[in-house]
This record gives sequence, structure tokens and C-alpha cells, in this order.
Amino acid sequence: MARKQDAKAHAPEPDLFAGLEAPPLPAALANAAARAGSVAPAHASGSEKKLRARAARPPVTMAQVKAKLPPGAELAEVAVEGVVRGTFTYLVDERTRGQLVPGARVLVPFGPRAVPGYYVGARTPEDLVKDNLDPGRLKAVLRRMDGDGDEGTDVERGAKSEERTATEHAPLLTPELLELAWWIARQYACSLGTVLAAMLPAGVKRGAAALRPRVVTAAKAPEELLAAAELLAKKAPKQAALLHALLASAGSTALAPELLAEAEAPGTALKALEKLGLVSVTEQAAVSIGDSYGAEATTSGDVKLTEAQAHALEALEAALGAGAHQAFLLQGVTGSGKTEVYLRALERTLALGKQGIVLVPEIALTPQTAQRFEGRLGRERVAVLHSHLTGGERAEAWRAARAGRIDVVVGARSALFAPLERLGCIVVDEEHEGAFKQDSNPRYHAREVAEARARLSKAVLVLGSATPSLESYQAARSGRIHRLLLPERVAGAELPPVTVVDMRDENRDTQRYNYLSRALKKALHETIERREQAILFLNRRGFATVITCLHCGHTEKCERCDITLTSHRSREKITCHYCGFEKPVPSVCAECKAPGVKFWGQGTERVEEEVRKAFPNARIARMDSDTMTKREAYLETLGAFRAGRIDVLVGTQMIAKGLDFPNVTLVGIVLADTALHMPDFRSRERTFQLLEQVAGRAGRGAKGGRVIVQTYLPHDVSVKEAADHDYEGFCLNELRERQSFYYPPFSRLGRVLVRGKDKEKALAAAREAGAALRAEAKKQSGKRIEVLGPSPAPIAMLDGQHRFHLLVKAPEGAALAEVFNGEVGEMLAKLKGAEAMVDIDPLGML
DNA sequence: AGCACGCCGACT
DNA sequence: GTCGGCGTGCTC
Repeated sequence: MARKQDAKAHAPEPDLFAGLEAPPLPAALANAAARAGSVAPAHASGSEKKLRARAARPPVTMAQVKAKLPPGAELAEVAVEGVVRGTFTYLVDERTRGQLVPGARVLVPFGPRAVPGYYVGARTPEDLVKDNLDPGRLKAVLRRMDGDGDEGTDVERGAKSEERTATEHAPLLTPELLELAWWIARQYACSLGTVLAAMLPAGVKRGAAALRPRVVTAAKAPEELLAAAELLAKKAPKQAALLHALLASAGSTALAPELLAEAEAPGTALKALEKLGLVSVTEQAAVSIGDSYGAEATTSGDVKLTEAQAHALEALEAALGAGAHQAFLLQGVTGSGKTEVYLRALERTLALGKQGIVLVPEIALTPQTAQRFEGRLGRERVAVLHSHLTGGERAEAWRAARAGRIDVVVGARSALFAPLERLGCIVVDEEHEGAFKQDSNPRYHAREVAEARARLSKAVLVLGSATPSLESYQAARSGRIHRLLLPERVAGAELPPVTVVDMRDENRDTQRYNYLSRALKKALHETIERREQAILFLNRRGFATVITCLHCGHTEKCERCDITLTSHRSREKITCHYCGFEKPVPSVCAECKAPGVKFWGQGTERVEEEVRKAFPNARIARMDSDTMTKREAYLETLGAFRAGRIDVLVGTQMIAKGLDFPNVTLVGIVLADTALHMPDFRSRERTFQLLEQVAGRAGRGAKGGRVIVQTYLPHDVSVKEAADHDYEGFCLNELRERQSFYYPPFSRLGRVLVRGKDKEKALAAAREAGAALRAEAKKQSGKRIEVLGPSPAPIAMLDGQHRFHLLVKAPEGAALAEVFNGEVGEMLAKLKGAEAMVDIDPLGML
């Protein structure tokens, strides 16, 4: 009962979730449903003995419960951290009595070990009867693990907490976040434990103080350190390496984890240096997240709004003032000043005494972004969670937010779970970006969850993009969200003209296979001559992406995956980009032993080489995940490009987004078709968006710019319409397609991937899953639920496992969630000889 | 027979 | 996720 009251306390009106697609059941109900399914064995395969053992468990009666349960016993419902489905019931004894608040982190015995979990509410003796749980089997919650809101905690401090104030008993997770977690678990068909675990930064969970980043500072003059390093070089090379690394870092100060990584040295080496008095190691007291960027305060008075910006802002401010949930799509071409609108909306949010979250794709979290938000909204109250923060820094920012010392959190996906209690505004910038979908458990889509959270908090949601996802575009068309348009670039600059080069003509005319067309080479030449800069984009790293024998046609494939191997310039091996498998570069064919292996296909390394060949005097840099493994490399290359020390930047996705370099006047898309060949209903949408985004990198300054698109499919609509910058035209065409095939945004998609070592068993399991899904679809025949498959996944084998997949289409999220949360979910968990993974709103589908 | 390995199910 | 139980198949 208590659990139900809790649920009511923070989810009051029944229509709160009216527009939300998967209404969160009251927790106890949802669990009961999940467990009810698990009690009845659905089929008779498997060990007979075990089945009998389970069936033999006698039904629990109220009388038994009363007899075995100590008088006045309290029961706790706990979600265990990890992938285990459902929640578990524990006794509350004197160790935790009076300490348990929903959202509190607890330690519970689980099988042979103790594991962390989350207290989600009280349970009643009646629940035990309902779940057929013998009270004699119950164990007790061992202890509460949080309870010290600002510092994190450990056992000792938790124990002697008499004189602590009430606020220190605040749970780690706010009621609102707990409710959101239930919603996510249900909507995305995953365990509550994984969701809750994903909501907290690792540093906070581990509890902390020790996680404060340690700073290493030189304790002696550089010359002395250098001398010491020489002395140590023989006997203690790691210590010497540390000294060198320290001397190389700015101001002879560095973060301990980074220094240790740089020198590849163990922590003990650092300790030794400290003992020798050569360095001092201190804990950084408090983290100001933006320290390294030196943000300068600016005010909104510095920037004048365009008419469209002013109009958009007016609508947002009205909504913020109304204090009810509303959603907006801010659609503005690149350079139209969306960020300025976000900033003003956030300023208003703060002025109203509320708080804000800004989600950006990880890739866009550049120092520029950080600076802009911190500069305008105030360093002290803004946390920018960029990917290079240490665990301690993240934990620190989280705790600051939990303690109410932070009002705005800017970050990627997980910033959505910032523990802000007066949330007034959530911004999702570049909302069409695939990066908002998490591709490991819990597989949530941050845009969808942002909407759920905004609804729960009665906050305003702003989705921003130059090329909105078709989901958001359709939502705006149907009037479900309000669209605000920023049709003009701020400085009145035009979108760059786009030239499409048909590579088939190019190859025919030149009688050879070309990587760079004559038009692109000419444009590069002119750009370099004029001391302007160019970006060349190709969405594939490596040198050659297909390696084929000219004699027998054999193509090098990964042994464990159904994927062609890629060669790299600097490596002696050819590698699988999916599982990391490697083998030596073949000089003769692996099959027929004939010489003459051909390295086809183009990756960024090949492009880089071609450009070097054509322009030996140009300064060229490549930016992809192969060259940017070091944290600093990325910033360094960007810095060099900004400073004009690089003429041509070749790269993957990494350079497509958010970069703003006024001197870039040429953007070349080396091959526009790569995404189009993907077996995915979104491939056209993705191609259009990518072309449009990359094109937006050109002509951001006064000099204007141009875009050259190389393609073998010049007549494809996504290529043509991107060349015309015709987003509306593209969307209307694409929506028609989607509607006729019942694809999103006209349906909500769920994908089941079934994989196993044994191909036959995996296929049989996938068929079984298909049958269960179709049965469920039939049961819900009032709704349009369609099941496709099973069919072999586009990557039919990965990491040694055969893969089959099924697709489920439902009219909206709640219906889709219902398909997976009942018997189907139970059934999928019990497949023989294979395992099933459910992915709601799948993006890749490979 | 004895053991290594891999699969499966339970975990309150 | 992680552990233990148990069945399979290999070796002495």
C-alpha cells in the first residue's frame, strides 16, 4: 500500500501521462504483472526435474505469511542493479528501519553476494501472497548506501549519523527521477535496475571522496626535475616517464589519471615521486567544470536578435511563464542562431527561479559550446559535462546539482538525468542526431525520454535542428508540438551552393577509377591558393575497405563477422571494424594463393593520401577515430585548423557537426552514397541530414562558400534535395513513403535481435519469438500491430554469433511497450540456444 | 573415473 | 551481471 501512496504522491493526476506514449504503471502493479507471468511456466521444454521443482512450490497463504512474518515487519521493494528483471522483496530490520526513502541506494543480499540496489517503495504482506513468496525465504536489506546528499558516503559515516540533518537523508534519486526510471524501464522493455544504474555517474555510485580528481604539481624547479628524471631513468623508468610527462604539461600541473595514462605508469610510481619530494599530489577541492576553457562573461545585450529569433523567443517565454508542459520544434538552418534562442530561453528559466538541461550530441560538446553557455549563464551555476571529465569531476558536478548548487546542466545523453528539482526547460539541440539513442542497455532515446521528463516536471521542451527528424517534423505538422522557424542565417549569409558530381561520368571521361573528381581538385587548388580552408568528408575510416583477389574473386572477410576487412596505411594488419579481429595484410590470395590482391574501396586514409599526392605542398590533417585516440589530439587538431595551420581537413562524422570556422570556404563530400547503401528505412533521411549538416560547415564567414558532392547516385532524392537545400520537399516525399510502409513516424518500431552460436538453434529460437510476437499481436487485434521476420540480420554473423532479427510495428509507444512487457518478454528471456535483445526505436539495425 | 568447459537458470 | 549446478565430452 505504501508503495501505491508513494506513486500517487509524485504522479498525481491520472492525465499526467495522457500524451505520453507509455503510461508508467504504478510500480507495484507493473511488478505484479511481470511476476505473474514468471510464475506460470509457459512451455514444457527444459529440465523436467526443475519444472517439477518449481511447480511443487506450494502456494503461500495469508495465514502462513502472518505466522512467519515477525509482528510489525516492514517489507521493502528493491530494484537490483543490473539486468535482472523485476524487483525483489526484502525485510526491513533494525539496520535500516526508518532510513528507507524511495530512491535511496541500498545494499541487499542477492544469491551468494551482496549487490547494490534501489529502494523503490514498501510492500505489504498481501503482496507476498500475490507473488507466492514464502516469508521464510526473505532476506533483509543490509544497509543504506547513500543518505549523505552532498558528499556521497561510506559505511562508517552512515552509521554515526545521529547529528546529521534531515536533508542528508535525501535519497540519491529524486522521486521524479524514480518515476522517470519506471517509465523508461517499461517503454524500453528493460530492467529498472539498469535504468537506475544508468542514471547515476559511476563516481557517485562508488561513493566518492577518493574520486575527487588528484592534481599533480611540480615541487621543484623544472631543471631539478629534469636532472632527477635522468637519474631515475635506469632504475625507475616509470617515475622518469612521469616526470617527463609532467614537465611537458602546461604549468607543470596535471591531473593524476591523465598523467599516469600519458606515462603508462602505475599509481605507485607517482607515490614514489611524492615521497621523494619531487612532486606534490593534492586533491582538487572543488571542480569548476569549465576551468580549462576560461569562459568570459557575456550578456545578452551583446547580441541583437533577428525578427524570427525574437518571435521564437517570445513563444518560448510565454510557455515558460505559463509553467505547464509544452513542446516546441525550433527549426533553423545552420547559422540561424538557434543557440542564442536557447540561451535567452534559459536566462528566462533562471529568472523564473527554475532550472534547465541542455542536451547536445557528444560530438558538439566543444570548448566553444561550453564557453558560450558558461559565459552567458554564469560559471558557478552551470555544469558542462563534456566527455573528457574524470569520474571524480562528473561525480562532483552531479552532487553539486543534487545539492541545488547548479541550475543548468549541459551535456550529452546522460545529462538528461541531472538531479535538478525545479526543472523548467529542457533543450535538445540537434535533435535529429542518432547519438541521442543509447546503443547499450538501457537502450533509450534521449529525445523521447526528454519529452517524458519535461512532461513529468511540467517543463518546456525545445527540440532544435536545421534538419529535424521526421518524427519531430511530423509531430509539428500534426500540431502535437509547436514549430518555430528561423529561416535565415544571422548575418544574412546564404546557404552555400552545392555542385553534384556524377562519378560515373568522371570515371568514364578519365578512363580510370577516381577518388577525387576534377571539379573537386580544381576547387581544392583554388581554395589553397586563396589561403582559405577546405573540409573533405567521408564516412569511412581506414585505407581500403574491400580487399579482393583479382584471380578468384575472394574477398577478405572477418572470421567472426560477416564484414569485409579494412586495411590501414600505418598497420601491418587488416582489421574488422566491428569486432577488432586482425590478420596480416595478404600479399597473395588467402584462397587461391594467386598474387595480385586488389585493395578497393575508399576510406579517409586513402583520401588523405590522394590529397597529398595532388597537393604536395598543402598542409593536410586527418580527423577520425584512428587519429583522435588521445584526448588532446582532437582539441589540438581543431586548434591548428582554427589558427590556419592546416589547409585541408579530411575526416569522418567527427568533422561534420557543429564546427564553425569562418575561413572554410569549400566542403567536399567525397562519397555521398555510403549511408544510402545501408539496409535501413532511415538511410535516405540520414543521407539528407548528413549532406545538409556537412554543407553547413561551408561559408560561415563573410567569404561565402561552396559544396561539392561526389556520388554514384546523383538522381537519388536525398542527394538532389540536399543539393537544393530543400528540406520541406524531402520530408513530404519521405513521409509519403513512410506512411505507405507503416514506418516511423507513422508507427513505433521495436526490433528483436536473436543471436546464438549455433545457426539452426538461433533460427529456431527466432521463429519461436516470431510466433509469440504474432500471438501477442493477435491478442491486441484492436491495434495495428505488425510483425516482420525473422530474417537474417544485415550483419548475419558478428563476433562468432549468428544473428536473426524481427521487427514489430505498433501505432504508438504504449502499445509497443505492451507487446514486450507481458508474456513475450518472459518468453524472450527463456529462449534455448540463443539470446534475444529488444531494442525499441532502433537506429542502426545491423 | 576425473576433470574442464560451457550452458542454463536463479537470484527475494 | 554473476554464480553455482549440471551435463557433455575428452583424457588418463
